[in-house]
Amino acid sequence: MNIGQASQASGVSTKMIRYYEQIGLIPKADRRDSGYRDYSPSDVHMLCFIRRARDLGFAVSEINDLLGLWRDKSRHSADVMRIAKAHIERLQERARSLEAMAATLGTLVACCHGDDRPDCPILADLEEPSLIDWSGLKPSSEGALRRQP
Amino acid sequence: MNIGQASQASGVSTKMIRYYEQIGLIPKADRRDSGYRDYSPSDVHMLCFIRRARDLGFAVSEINDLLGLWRDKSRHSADVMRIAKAHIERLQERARSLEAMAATLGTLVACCHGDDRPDCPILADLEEPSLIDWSGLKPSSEGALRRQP
DNA sequence: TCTGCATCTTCCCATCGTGGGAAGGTAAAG
DNA sequence: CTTTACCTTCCCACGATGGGAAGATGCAGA
Repeated sequence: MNIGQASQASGVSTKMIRYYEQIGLIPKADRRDSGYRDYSPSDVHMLCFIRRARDLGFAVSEINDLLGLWRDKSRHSADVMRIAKAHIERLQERARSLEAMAATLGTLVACCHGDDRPDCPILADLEEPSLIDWSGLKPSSEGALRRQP
Repeated sequence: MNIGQASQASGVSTKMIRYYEQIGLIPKADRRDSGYRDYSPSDVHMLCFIRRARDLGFAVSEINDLLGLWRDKSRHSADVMRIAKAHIERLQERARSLEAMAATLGTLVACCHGDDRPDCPILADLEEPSLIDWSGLKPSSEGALRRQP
């Protein structure tokens, strides 16, 4: 199976398949005499696993852990559950952070008449806060979205 | 005012101040004879504006628009409101996407006994979906977090 | 004045996951 | 045999941020 077919079957782009190979997330693919990568059904299986984990927002490093457990037939399901639960926590925290941003901005929008006049509470408050208490929001915006350092 | 002091006063790191200058988000700072950048209180004002907009999750390109309106004394508040509302929509959509991921993963976790046994519905479903309907989740994970291309 | 330290300057590199594209080789169909 | 569709590797870009090196400058104390 060519990389393009593996891509179609798994929903992972060819660029990403090569990238995952390069960073060692997946083992080096077999090569044909031509140099073309050759994928087996079980390789595609693994790519599907990866794609679904990505769809759930797992980082590649976390998927690496999950793949290890996936391959380890003597794994403890508790280990998987721990990773999953921790990930749920992070997802929810990021969602909360986004909602807080939206709510804050909503407050400003509610105060803006939104017409032809130049007077605008949104800009005014960004300039010099009077409506909004920024103390709870400080963690620098997408900082709550970026992985913490 | 040195860049370090402007940084402290505004809460924007020196690295970021130079970066914002480099990409043209803020005008080139005045220089002293020494070559040191020199910031006025109104520069710091602008940096504060930027930081707060970042705290609200605005992308730098959006902040560019907001700064334009901020400086345009004849702006229409409706323009600002439109940008803000669109941003709220995006924030909420990303939050929803994250919550959907968390909920999906929660379903899997709820089915996992989480003990010493190797049997694990989480991995099983990543491998070969049986519990989860992935159709609503497909927009590739953080794709919902990343800016759409 | 000299010394040391803090701060500034520019420049390059890394992150993370993804896409774009060029230059060149191969497979398969017409 | 020609065309086309695919494959290969390699480099570059994004967005926003941080790290660090090498060298210049500012300021305070001896």
